[in-house]
Amino acid sequence: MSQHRIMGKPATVHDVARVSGVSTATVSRVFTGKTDTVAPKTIERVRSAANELGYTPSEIGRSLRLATTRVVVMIVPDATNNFCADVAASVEKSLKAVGLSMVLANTGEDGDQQDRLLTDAAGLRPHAIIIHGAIDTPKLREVIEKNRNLVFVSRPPPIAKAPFVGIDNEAAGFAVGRYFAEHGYQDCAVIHGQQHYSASRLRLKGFLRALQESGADMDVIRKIESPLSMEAGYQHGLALLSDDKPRAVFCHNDMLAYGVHRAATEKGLRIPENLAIFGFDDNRINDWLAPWLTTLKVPALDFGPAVAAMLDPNRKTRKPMEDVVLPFSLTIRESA
Amino acid sequence: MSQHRIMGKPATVHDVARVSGVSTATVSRVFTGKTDTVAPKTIERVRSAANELGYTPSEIGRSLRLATTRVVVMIVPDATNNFCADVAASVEKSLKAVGLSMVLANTGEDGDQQDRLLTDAAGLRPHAIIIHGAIDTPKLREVIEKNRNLVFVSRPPPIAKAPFVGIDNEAAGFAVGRYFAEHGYQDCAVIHGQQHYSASRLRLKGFLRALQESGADMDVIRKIESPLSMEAGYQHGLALLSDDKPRAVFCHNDMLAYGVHRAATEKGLRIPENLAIFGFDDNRINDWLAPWLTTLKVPALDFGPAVAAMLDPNRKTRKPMEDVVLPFSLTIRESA
DNA sequence: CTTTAAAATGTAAACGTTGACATGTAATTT
DNA sequence: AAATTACATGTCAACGTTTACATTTTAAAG
Repeated sequence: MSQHRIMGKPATVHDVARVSGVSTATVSRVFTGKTDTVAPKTIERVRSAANELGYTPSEIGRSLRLATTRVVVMIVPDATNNFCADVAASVEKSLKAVGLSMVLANTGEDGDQQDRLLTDAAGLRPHAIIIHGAIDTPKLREVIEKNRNLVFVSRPPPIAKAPFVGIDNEAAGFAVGRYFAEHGYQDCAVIHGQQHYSASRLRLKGFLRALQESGADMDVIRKIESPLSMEAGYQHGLALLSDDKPRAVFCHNDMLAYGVHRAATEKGLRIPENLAIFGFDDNRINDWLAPWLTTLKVPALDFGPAVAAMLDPNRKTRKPMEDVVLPFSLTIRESA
Repeated sequence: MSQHRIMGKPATVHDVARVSGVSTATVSRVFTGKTDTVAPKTIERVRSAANELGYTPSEIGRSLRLATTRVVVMIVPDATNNFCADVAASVEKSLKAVGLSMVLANTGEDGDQQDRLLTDAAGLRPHAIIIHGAIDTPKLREVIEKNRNLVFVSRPPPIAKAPFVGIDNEAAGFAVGRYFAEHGYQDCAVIHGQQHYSASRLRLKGFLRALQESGADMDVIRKIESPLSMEAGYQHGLALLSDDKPRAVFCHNDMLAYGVHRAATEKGLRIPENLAIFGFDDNRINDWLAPWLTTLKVPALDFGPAVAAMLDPNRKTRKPMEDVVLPFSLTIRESA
């Protein structure tokens, strides 16, 4: 691998053709693996010329010619959230395994930002768009209508025309509700995400239904709509523990639960004796840093394979992608 | 925005030209903002035609023509690590602000994987490659030589020919060492990353130098090379606390510290009375979940602006990028 | 009403790649 | 030895954009 072009423009298929004394078509054949129609010695010559020139085929030229990209855009609410990060990492790994690159972008839970990202994404002509935690906007619905390769993760699509990968949020909410009922958490509160997030809506719905169906006299003394952050959990936790004094709180993600926990410990409450905190997601870090957190485990690392299977460019079938509903479970941690 | 082409190929500049009755050049002018040479009414016609067709300029065609991409590849060791996630999110946000998209890829701290990613990245003809936590391999050095737009984050480049954004690792290690000396942590241990990571090498070097220069009879009773994970911290922690029983441990990142902490609490030790644990990075989550952790704070969220300033496509100057050394600080947490 | 300058728009080539098709060469059959 | 086949390679157009340059239209000046 010599220094032919230390810093000039990258070598092209033409350069390689010239150096190896063949045509560009042959070079292309070598690099696209159509090696059954090219002589072994020619392959060798092309390979070594390419090596010498430091040639790597341009995805740009390739994409233009083939009218397809190997890029997938993943839109996430907040990649610094542990759960999001795990899902994104899992997806990236699985996509790479089928030859796709992932461009990642954060919406910060902002609908306008999401819409802007959707527009930008279109410019890249991506192989697909994965949207984790979609926010229901007109633009989103428009994109669903127009786009064949759009996958929803975690939060189901507002209209059932695009595939979904995630858990059954309503059933999950129901499971938490049943747990509350079984443990006699009569007076309870719930801190949930904004109701235009489908997942939050469904979790709340399932939760309330479970309480109702339990027969017991369960009372949700406070339903709080909140950003899904530690800071918000802390603030709402402080208010909640001063005013309503619930026996248990259902937080719609673990970050909220961390915040409530801090508020609770500052108030001198013991978990779970005085206050049961129920989270959602079960971030991997919980085993290490939150041994007090009972939560609903979502298998973050299983998202990648499911998504990649849908988007695999080598997929033979032409039929539309089908939803993947992953299993959830309860992680009960009662130690202090 | 009507439904002209519900799901066909995306509209092109030619389609827009045809519908609006102008030439492709004019359409291009409108979309590249060269609006001073095109009549207002024409702009309007083009805009509405584009709207009607749902036209978004193709970055592919654009990139091919201009021989530049608006894509930046960011290679990280592990995006599920809190610190990495924060840095990546910060970088993504800042890049987007200057019109760049970020493709993210994980090496999993694997040199071969890193090298593969570097090759793949080249195919995308990215505007730049950002490498967080580089591993010193021959391929890496080759890429440094050939590539003008390569930025090192957190871990400095093995040869000083590429710009770096991060803290002064040796000074940081020194600061920790001095803290140990001041607190009389005579018998101490250090769990560090592999020595072919420049940052780990420098942190260790600074740390040892501080101990030596302190004059006190500081004794590093154990130096452990380890993966930078919670699991590894736990395992090494258990071994360390059984065998060597140090008064203090310096962990080269917070994840290690979490693991050691768990080992320590399982052994019934009190932090920091019986064992002082010193971390590195100061993940944002510490304030909420690790109030016991004294650590060296690296300003993760300041990385993005620094990197983006280097890579801004609108940057006027042609001169090479200069290193950005960010300030660090100690975060002392002594509560239990 | 010309002439000239300024403004608006059009023409066409190039960017790097691939694949259908054409051409050339060597091996096999008649 | 001619005809046929199989294999190896080459030619060239197309993908969607942008821009230098050419051309047309409009406005200003004479």
